[in-house]
Amino acid sequence: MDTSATMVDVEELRGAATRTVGVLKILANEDRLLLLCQLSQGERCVSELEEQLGIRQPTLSQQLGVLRSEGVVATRRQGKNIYYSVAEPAMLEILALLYRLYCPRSESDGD
Amino acid sequence: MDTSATMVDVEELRGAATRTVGVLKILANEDRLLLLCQLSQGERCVSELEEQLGIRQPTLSQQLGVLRSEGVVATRRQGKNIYYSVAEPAMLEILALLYRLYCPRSESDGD
DNA sequence: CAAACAATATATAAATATATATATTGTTGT
DNA sequence: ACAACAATATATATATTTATATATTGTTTG
Repeated sequence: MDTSATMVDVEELRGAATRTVGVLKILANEDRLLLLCQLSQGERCVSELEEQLGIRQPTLSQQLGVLRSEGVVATRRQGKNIYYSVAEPAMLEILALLYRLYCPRSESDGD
Repeated sequence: MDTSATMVDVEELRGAATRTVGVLKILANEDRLLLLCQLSQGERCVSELEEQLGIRQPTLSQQLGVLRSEGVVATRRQGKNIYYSVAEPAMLEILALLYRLYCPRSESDGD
């Protein structure tokens, strides 16, 4: 048996896969993806997100809760409103790539 | 109300999100991610994947079935073995980014 | 054609995730 | 302090995914 450095060892690969899948699961939900998409454009409060994305409040709250507990968004309270923003730079990189690959530039957008 | 071009309209955004989430769901499973990772390095047959990743045969077959039905892998039969490879260039781009972001280069690897 | 083996398919129990309704907490302005 | 409103929390039915056991299909070689 060859336990030397011919390939990345399986355990290490598994570890990386577990971490990566954690991130991917966060993104693999339409509401959360839309939320992160919108937040990648800049900070938004919940009522803005509700209006801009057409996601109803309880769903919004549940999914923002997921994003908070996973630490991918930061929150800031201002008066009655809580403003959300993307806290993970890596997440922004992934969103940017996904946008480039799958988001149609509506009409002419200087491709 | 302003229905003009101030922002990407919600329906179009939803459509893109639905498609993108479809891709992300494929990736958001540890076994499938490992499979695609390995396949991104080049064509492999099932028994090779089983040995290299330590995934048991039925799981392997089930998850390769998902990848096949989603059209992200291509297959080629050679004798008793079926060789798999990644069929979607976009998938390779995503895998490359994920690798860069989350896969630890073991030991020195010229960063 | 039959044995041996590689791969695929099916079935189902268990675990997760999602949608939706309803209740609670926290902040502001009077 | 209380009314009004923004946000969060909880509960649960439904749907989707995953793990695991078992059966079937297909190919090669004698």
